[in-house]
Amino acid sequence: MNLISYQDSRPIYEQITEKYKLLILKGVLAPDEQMPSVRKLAMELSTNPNTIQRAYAELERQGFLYSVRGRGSFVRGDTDIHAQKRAELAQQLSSLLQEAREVGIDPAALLKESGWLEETD
Amino acid sequence: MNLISYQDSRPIYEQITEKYKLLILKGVLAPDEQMPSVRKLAMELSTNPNTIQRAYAELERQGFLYSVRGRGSFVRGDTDIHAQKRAELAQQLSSLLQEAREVGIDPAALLKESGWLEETD
Amino acid sequence: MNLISYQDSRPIYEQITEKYKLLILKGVLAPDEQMPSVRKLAMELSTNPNTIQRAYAELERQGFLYSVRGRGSFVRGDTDIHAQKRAELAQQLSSLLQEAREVGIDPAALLKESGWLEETD
Amino acid sequence: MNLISYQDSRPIYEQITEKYKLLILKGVLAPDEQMPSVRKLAMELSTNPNTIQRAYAELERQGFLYSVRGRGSFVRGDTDIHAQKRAELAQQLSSLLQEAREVGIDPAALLKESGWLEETD
DNA sequence: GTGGTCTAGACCACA
DNA sequence: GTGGTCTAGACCACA
Repeated sequence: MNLISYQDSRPIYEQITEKYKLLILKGVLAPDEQMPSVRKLAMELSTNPNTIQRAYAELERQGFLYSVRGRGSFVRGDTDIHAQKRAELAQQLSSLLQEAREVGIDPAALLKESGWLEETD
Repeated sequence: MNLISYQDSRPIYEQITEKYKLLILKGVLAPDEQMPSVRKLAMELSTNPNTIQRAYAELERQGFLYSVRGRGSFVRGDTDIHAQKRAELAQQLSSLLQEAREVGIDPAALLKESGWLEETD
Repeated sequence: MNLISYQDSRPIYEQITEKYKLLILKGVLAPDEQMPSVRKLAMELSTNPNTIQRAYAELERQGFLYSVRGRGSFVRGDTDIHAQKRAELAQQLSSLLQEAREVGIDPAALLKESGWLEETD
Repeated sequence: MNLISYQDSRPIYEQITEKYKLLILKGVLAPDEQMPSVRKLAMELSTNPNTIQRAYAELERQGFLYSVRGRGSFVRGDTDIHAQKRAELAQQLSSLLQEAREVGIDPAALLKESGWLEETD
């Protein structure tokens, strides 16, 4: 599993954060499942433990993980991660269509081009 | 016209680039209209001429400006910048849709939440 | 009785310590009542005996327990643990009040917001 | 100004974060005032720039600062930091009085001991 | 073994 | 000059 790309302009810790957010949202990682340890994942991705630490800290802050000193890091279950993600996407969608309108592009046409409209009809 | 905000996390040169892209796409700046000189704009925004230079270079690279040595920079006739922008937005929209699908969120519901569904009916 | 939560950020030994402090202060555990043995409690909570040991040591240090070699640990008669707890809470309350004042927040309004003013009238 | 104490059990970055939060809430630091640079403050406190970086990142995340690459870090003005702090204090107050009640201590008496009651009468 | 904090120091983008 | 990211490696508390 190639989690990170050095071509990607985003920092490594952010790439890792995003990948794991997706894995958790998709349900690939189950609630209370144990994450790889900071050191182990650092070895696997040939990166520094500090970088993994930062990614995990961010995931914890956003409610995707909880970590227990001396035991490990675990996938959080209960939270409303999905609602959170949904609001985020709705927000992005809204500003995207807003921008289209500003430069005189018809949002509906744009939606059709993206293959969105089948969904909404 | 307050083009830049220091509260904004994006670098200043990028803020300027984006603002001018929008102005050109909206038609506020007409084709072949002359841009303010680097020095003048730097003064106006009380920023460094290097920063303006960089923004103009980026705008030129993306096809929004052309520069004439000894005379200044000018807005390009809207050859295909609209098509370009349209493609860009369609692309972003498509990957948003993709991401929603991956985490099991119904795109149609998302559209409704953004208050845009009326547009597409 | 679920004494510990792995979601909780505090170390396990501290969670156990706090739970038992409350149980003793509330009078759920009577003076001179025998505590479960270290090994037994460790089994019940499926945790490490070292961890329980540490919690008991802390409870003893704070005057909530006393241990008899070869017999076990017992709840201390509530000599002054209530006075102690009371002083502790008063202290915390006082510094809270202090902090509110420092940043210009009216303590009385704060009390009202917490839904506690009825108590003090 | 002695911002940090090695006696304090809290990590250094957290001590710094808290100190600056207070300074900003009290109005000692005015909106848009420039913070000392990461490197300079690190020298002053004889600590590592990374540690300061972390404190500033936390302050930024909580809405107390904004930082501009190449220019520096600045005190944020607009936000509702006070409302935020107020909610936080109200919450702490509430759970403190709740705890008192649980162990059979009269909250009103406690308030009086802390010198709180003059405020509410 | 686990995660959390910190130092020392490099290199980058940006102004 | 400024902040942001990262490596290498130490030491701590905890289980």
